[in-house]
Amino acid sequence: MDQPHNCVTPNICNNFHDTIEFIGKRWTGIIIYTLMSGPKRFHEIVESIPGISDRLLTERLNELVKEGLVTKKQLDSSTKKVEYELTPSGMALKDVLIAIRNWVEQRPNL
Amino acid sequence: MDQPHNCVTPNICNNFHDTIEFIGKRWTGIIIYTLMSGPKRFHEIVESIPGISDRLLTERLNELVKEGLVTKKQLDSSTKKVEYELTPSGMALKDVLIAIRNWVEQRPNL
DNA sequence: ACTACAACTTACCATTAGTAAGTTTATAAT
DNA sequence: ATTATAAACTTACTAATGGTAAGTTGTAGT
Repeated sequence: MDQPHNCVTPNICNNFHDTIEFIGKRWTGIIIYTLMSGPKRFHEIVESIPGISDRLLTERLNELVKEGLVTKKQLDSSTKKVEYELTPSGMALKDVLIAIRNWVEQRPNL
Repeated sequence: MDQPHNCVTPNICNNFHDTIEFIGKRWTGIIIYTLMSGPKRFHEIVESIPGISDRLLTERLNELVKEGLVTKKQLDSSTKKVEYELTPSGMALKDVLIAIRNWVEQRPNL
Protein backbone atom coordinates (compact mmCIF):
# COMPACT_ATOMS: atom_id res chain seq x y z
CA MET A 1 0.00 0.00 0.00
CA ASP A 2 2.45 2.65 -0.99
CA GLN A 3 2.69 4.67 -4.19
CA PRO A 4 -0.20 6.62 -5.65
CA HIS A 5 -1.46 6.46 -9.23
CA ASN A 6 -0.12 8.20 -12.28
CA CYS A 7 -0.83 6.51 -15.58
CA VAL A 8 1.93 6.30 -18.14
CA THR A 9 1.20 3.54 -20.63
CA PRO A 10 -2.32 3.88 -21.95
CA ASN A 11 -4.41 0.69 -21.92
CA ILE A 12 -1.73 -1.20 -20.10
CA CYS A 13 -2.09 -1.70 -16.40
CA ASN A 14 1.25 -1.12 -14.82
CA ASN A 15 -0.06 0.50 -11.70
CA PHE A 16 -2.61 0.02 -9.00
CA HIS A 17 -5.23 2.46 -10.23
CA ASP A 18 -5.28 1.25 -13.83
CA THR A 19 -5.20 -2.36 -12.78
CA ILE A 20 -8.12 -2.24 -10.39
CA GLU A 21 -10.17 -0.34 -12.96
CA PHE A 22 -9.20 -2.76 -15.68
CA ILE A 23 -9.97 -6.04 -13.95
CA GLY A 24 -13.00 -4.43 -12.34
CA LYS A 25 -14.49 -3.38 -15.66
CA ARG A 26 -17.89 -4.94 -16.13
CA TRP A 27 -17.56 -8.71 -16.80
CA THR A 28 -13.76 -8.73 -16.93
CA GLY A 29 -13.29 -10.23 -13.48
CA ILE A 30 -15.74 -13.04 -14.09
CA ILE A 31 -14.26 -13.79 -17.49
CA ILE A 32 -10.83 -14.21 -15.91
CA TYR A 33 -12.38 -16.29 -13.14
CA THR A 34 -14.03 -18.52 -15.73
CA LEU A 35 -10.79 -19.04 -17.64
CA MET A 36 -8.96 -20.00 -14.42
CA SER A 37 -10.30 -23.53 -14.81
CA GLY A 38 -8.65 -23.87 -18.23
CA PRO A 39 -9.00 -22.75 -21.84
CA LYS A 40 -12.52 -22.29 -23.15
CA ARG A 41 -14.30 -21.67 -26.41
CA PHE A 42 -16.38 -18.56 -27.00
CA HIS A 43 -19.76 -20.16 -26.46
CA GLU A 44 -18.53 -22.03 -23.38
CA ILE A 45 -17.67 -18.71 -21.77
CA VAL A 46 -21.05 -17.26 -22.73
CA GLU A 47 -22.76 -20.29 -21.21
CA SER A 48 -20.86 -20.16 -17.94
CA ILE A 49 -21.49 -16.47 -17.34
CA PRO A 50 -25.22 -15.85 -16.98
CA GLY A 51 -26.24 -12.46 -18.31
CA ILE A 52 -23.26 -11.69 -20.51
CA SER A 53 -23.90 -10.87 -24.17
CA ASP A 54 -21.94 -11.79 -27.32
CA ARG A 55 -21.07 -8.19 -27.91
CA LEU A 56 -19.57 -7.44 -24.53
CA LEU A 57 -17.78 -10.77 -24.32
CA THR A 58 -16.10 -10.10 -27.66
CA GLU A 59 -15.13 -6.63 -26.51
CA ARG A 60 -13.76 -7.78 -23.14
CA LEU A 61 -11.85 -10.71 -24.65
CA ASN A 62 -10.22 -8.37 -27.18
CA GLU A 63 -9.18 -6.06 -24.35
CA LEU A 64 -7.77 -8.99 -22.39
CA VAL A 65 -5.80 -10.18 -25.40
CA LYS A 66 -4.51 -6.64 -25.98
CA GLU A 67 -3.34 -6.45 -22.36
CA GLY A 68 -1.60 -9.80 -22.63
CA LEU A 69 -3.76 -11.59 -20.09
CA VAL A 70 -5.43 -13.94 -22.56
CA THR A 71 -4.44 -15.62 -25.81
CA LYS A 72 -6.72 -16.54 -28.67
CA LYS A 73 -6.08 -19.77 -30.54
CA GLN A 74 -7.62 -20.81 -33.83
CA LEU A 75 -8.72 -24.43 -33.49
CA ASP A 76 -9.00 -26.58 -36.57
CA SER A 77 -7.91 -24.07 -39.24
CA SER A 78 -10.55 -22.96 -41.73
CA THR A 79 -13.37 -23.22 -39.21
CA LYS A 80 -14.60 -20.49 -36.93
CA LYS A 81 -13.66 -22.41 -33.82
CA VAL A 82 -11.47 -20.50 -31.39
CA GLU A 83 -10.22 -21.01 -27.89
CA TYR A 84 -9.30 -18.49 -25.23
CA GLU A 85 -6.69 -19.19 -22.59
CA LEU A 86 -5.08 -17.22 -19.79
CA THR A 87 -1.43 -16.27 -20.23
CA PRO A 88 0.92 -16.79 -17.27
CA SER A 89 0.33 -13.13 -16.44
CA GLY A 90 -3.43 -13.68 -16.48
CA MET A 91 -3.09 -16.85 -14.44
CA ALA A 92 -1.11 -14.90 -11.85
CA LEU A 93 -4.32 -13.04 -11.03
CA LYS A 94 -5.44 -16.16 -9.20
CA ASP A 95 -4.11 -14.74 -5.95
CA VAL A 96 -6.30 -11.68 -6.39
CA LEU A 97 -9.37 -13.81 -7.06
CA ILE A 98 -8.59 -15.99 -4.06
CA ALA A 99 -8.25 -12.90 -1.86
CA ILE A 100 -11.65 -11.68 -3.06
CA ARG A 101 -13.25 -15.05 -2.45
CA ASN A 102 -11.80 -15.18 1.05
CA TRP A 103 -13.15 -11.73 1.77
CA VAL A 104 -16.61 -12.69 0.49
CA GLU A 105 -16.64 -15.80 2.65
CA GLN A 106 -15.58 -13.99 5.79
CA ARG A 107 -18.13 -11.20 5.49
CA PRO A 108 -21.16 -11.35 7.74
CA ASN A 109 -24.15 -12.11 5.50
CA LEU A 110 -26.20 -9.04 6.38
CA MET B 1 -12.24 -20.92 -6.94
CA ASP B 2 -15.40 -22.93 -6.60
CA GLN B 3 -19.02 -21.86 -6.76
CA PRO B 4 -20.49 -19.85 -9.64
CA HIS B 5 -22.52 -16.69 -9.27
CA ASN B 6 -26.17 -16.31 -8.50
CA CYS B 7 -27.14 -13.10 -6.83
CA VAL B 8 -29.58 -13.17 -3.95
CA THR B 9 -29.30 -9.98 -1.94
CA PRO B 10 -29.45 -6.99 -4.24
CA ASN B 11 -26.80 -4.32 -3.66
CA ILE B 12 -25.01 -6.48 -1.16
CA CYS B 13 -21.98 -8.35 -2.32
CA ASN B 14 -22.18 -11.80 -0.85
CA ASN B 15 -20.69 -13.58 -3.78
CA PHE B 16 -17.76 -13.44 -6.08
CA HIS B 17 -19.45 -11.92 -9.11
CA ASP B 18 -21.18 -9.10 -7.26
CA THR B 19 -18.09 -8.36 -5.20
CA ILE B 20 -15.68 -8.02 -8.06
CA GLU B 21 -18.13 -5.84 -9.95
CA PHE B 22 -18.74 -3.73 -6.85
CA ILE B 23 -15.17 -3.00 -5.82
CA GLY B 24 -14.22 -2.71 -9.48
CA LYS B 25 -16.81 -0.03 -10.17
CA ARG B 26 -15.15 3.12 -11.42
CA TRP B 27 -13.27 4.86 -8.55
CA THR B 28 -14.45 2.47 -5.83
CA GLY B 29 -11.18 0.57 -5.58
CA ILE B 30 -9.09 3.69 -5.32
CA ILE B 31 -11.42 5.21 -2.75
CA ILE B 32 -11.02 2.12 -0.56
CA TYR B 33 -7.28 2.22 -1.17
CA THR B 34 -7.18 5.85 -0.08
CA LEU B 35 -9.12 5.16 3.10
CA MET B 36 -6.76 2.30 4.02
CA SER B 37 -4.36 4.86 5.49
CA GLY B 38 -7.01 6.11 7.92
CA PRO B 39 -10.22 8.17 8.07
CA LYS B 40 -10.43 11.11 5.71
CA ARG B 41 -12.61 14.11 5.06
CA PHE B 42 -14.43 14.59 1.76
CA HIS B 43 -12.04 17.10 0.26
CA GLU B 44 -9.03 15.10 1.39
CA ILE B 45 -10.28 12.16 -0.64
CA VAL B 46 -10.92 14.39 -3.66
CA GLU B 47 -7.39 15.77 -3.36
CA SER B 48 -5.70 12.40 -3.10
CA ILE B 49 -7.49 10.93 -6.11
CA PRO B 50 -6.57 12.88 -9.24
CA GLY B 51 -9.40 13.02 -11.73
CA ILE B 52 -12.32 12.15 -9.47
CA SER B 53 -15.24 14.59 -9.32
CA ASP B 54 -17.43 15.65 -6.41
CA ARG B 55 -20.43 14.03 -7.95
CA LEU B 56 -18.95 10.60 -8.43
CA LEU B 57 -17.15 10.64 -5.08
CA THR B 58 -20.43 11.39 -3.31
CA GLU B 59 -22.15 8.62 -5.24
CA ARG B 60 -19.43 6.04 -4.57
CA LEU B 61 -19.15 6.95 -0.88
CA ASN B 62 -22.91 6.54 -0.48
CA GLU B 63 -22.71 3.11 -2.10
CA LEU B 64 -19.83 2.14 0.19
CA VAL B 65 -21.76 3.26 3.26
CA LYS B 66 -24.82 1.36 2.04
CA GLU B 67 -22.74 -1.79 1.65
CA GLY B 68 -21.28 -1.40 5.11
CA LEU B 69 -17.69 -0.90 3.98
CA VAL B 70 -17.44 2.72 5.09
CA THR B 71 -18.94 4.82 7.86
CA LYS B 72 -19.71 8.52 7.71
CA LYS B 73 -19.12 10.61 10.82
CA GLN B 74 -20.37 14.13 11.38
CA LEU B 75 -17.50 16.14 12.84
CA ASP B 76 -18.25 19.22 14.89
CA SER B 77 -22.05 19.23 14.86
CA SER B 78 -23.72 22.15 13.10
CA THR B 79 -21.00 22.40 10.48
CA LYS B 80 -20.77 20.52 7.23
CA LYS B 81 -17.58 18.73 8.19
CA VAL B 82 -17.72 14.98 7.78
CA GLU B 83 -15.27 12.13 7.92
CA TYR B 84 -15.27 8.81 6.13
CA GLU B 85 -13.71 5.70 7.60
CA LEU B 86 -13.47 2.07 6.59
CA THR B 87 -15.44 -0.42 8.68
CA PRO B 88 -13.67 -3.63 9.75
CA SER B 89 -15.31 -5.26 6.74
CA GLY B 90 -13.89 -2.57 4.47
CA MET B 91 -10.49 -2.81 6.11
CA ALA B 92 -10.52 -6.54 5.44
CA LEU B 93 -10.21 -5.72 1.74
CA LYS B 94 -6.59 -4.90 2.41
CA ASP B 95 -5.58 -8.43 1.42
CA VAL B 96 -7.28 -7.96 -1.94
CA LEU B 97 -5.48 -4.66 -2.54
CA ILE B 98 -2.16 -6.19 -1.54
CA ALA B 99 -2.73 -9.08 -3.94
CA ILE B 100 -3.40 -6.62 -6.74
CA ARG B 101 -0.32 -4.58 -5.90
CA ASN B 102 1.82 -7.72 -5.88
CA TRP B 103 0.46 -8.71 -9.25
CA VAL B 104 1.18 -5.27 -10.68
CA GLU B 105 4.75 -5.36 -9.39
CA GLN B 106 5.45 -8.80 -10.76
CA ARG B 107 4.17 -8.08 -14.25
CA PRO B 108 6.71 -7.51 -16.97
CA ASN B 109 6.51 -3.83 -17.93
CA LEU B 110 5.71 -4.34 -21.61
C1' DA C 1 -21.48 42.77 5.16
C1' DC C 2 -18.61 40.26 2.14
C1' DT C 3 -15.99 36.40 0.91
C1' DA C 4 -14.54 31.80 1.11
C1' DC C 5 -15.00 26.95 2.18
C1' DA C 6 -17.09 22.30 2.83
C1' DA C 7 -20.06 18.98 1.14
C1' DC C 8 -23.27 18.28 -1.61
C1' DT C 9 -27.03 18.66 -5.65
C1' DT C 10 -28.81 19.60 -10.33
C1' DA C 11 -28.58 19.84 -15.11
C1' DC C 12 -26.68 18.53 -19.28
C1' DC C 13 -23.70 16.09 -22.65
C1' DA C 14 -20.52 12.08 -23.67
C1' DT C 15 -19.29 7.44 -23.17
C1' DT C 16 -20.29 2.72 -22.16
C1' DA C 17 -23.51 -1.14 -21.63
C1' DG C 18 -27.59 -3.94 -23.01
C1' DT C 19 -30.65 -5.94 -26.55
C1' DA C 20 -31.64 -7.72 -30.77
C1' DA C 21 -30.98 -8.69 -35.36
C1' DG C 22 -27.77 -9.60 -39.21
C1' DT C 23 -23.27 -11.68 -41.34
C1' DT C 24 -20.03 -15.31 -42.74
C1' DT C 25 -18.20 -19.77 -43.21
C1' DA C 26 -18.62 -24.64 -42.19
C1' DT C 27 -20.52 -28.73 -41.05
C1' DA C 28 -24.99 -31.72 -40.53
C1' DA C 29 -29.49 -33.23 -41.92
C1' DT C 30 -33.05 -34.52 -45.53
C1' DA D 1 -28.12 -30.64 -53.83
C1' DT D 2 -30.53 -27.80 -51.05
C1' DT D 3 -31.66 -26.44 -46.43
C1' DA D 4 -30.72 -25.90 -41.80
C1' DT D 5 -27.89 -25.18 -37.84
C1' DA D 6 -23.95 -23.56 -35.33
C1' DA D 7 -19.84 -20.65 -34.05
C1' DA D 8 -18.04 -16.29 -33.56
C1' DC D 9 -18.60 -12.14 -34.58
C1' DT D 10 -20.61 -7.30 -36.26
C1' DT D 11 -23.98 -3.52 -36.67
C1' DA D 12 -27.58 -0.66 -35.19
C1' DC D 13 -30.13 1.25 -31.70
C1' DT D 14 -31.76 2.33 -26.90
C1' DA D 15 -30.78 2.61 -21.85
C1' DA D 16 -27.70 3.45 -18.16
C1' DT D 17 -23.62 5.36 -16.27
C1' DG D 18 -19.90 8.76 -16.12
C1' DG D 19 -17.82 13.51 -16.76
C1' DT D 20 -18.10 18.58 -16.48
C1' DA D 21 -19.71 22.63 -14.77
C1' DA D 22 -22.57 25.47 -12.25
C1' DG D 23 -25.66 26.13 -8.26
C1' DT D 24 -27.05 25.40 -3.16
C1' DT D 25 -26.76 25.67 1.97
C1' DG D 26 -24.82 26.79 6.04
C1' DT D 27 -20.79 28.15 8.80
C1' DA D 28 -16.36 30.93 9.61
C1' DG D 29 -13.27 34.44 9.09
C1' DT D 30 -12.02 39.68 8.22
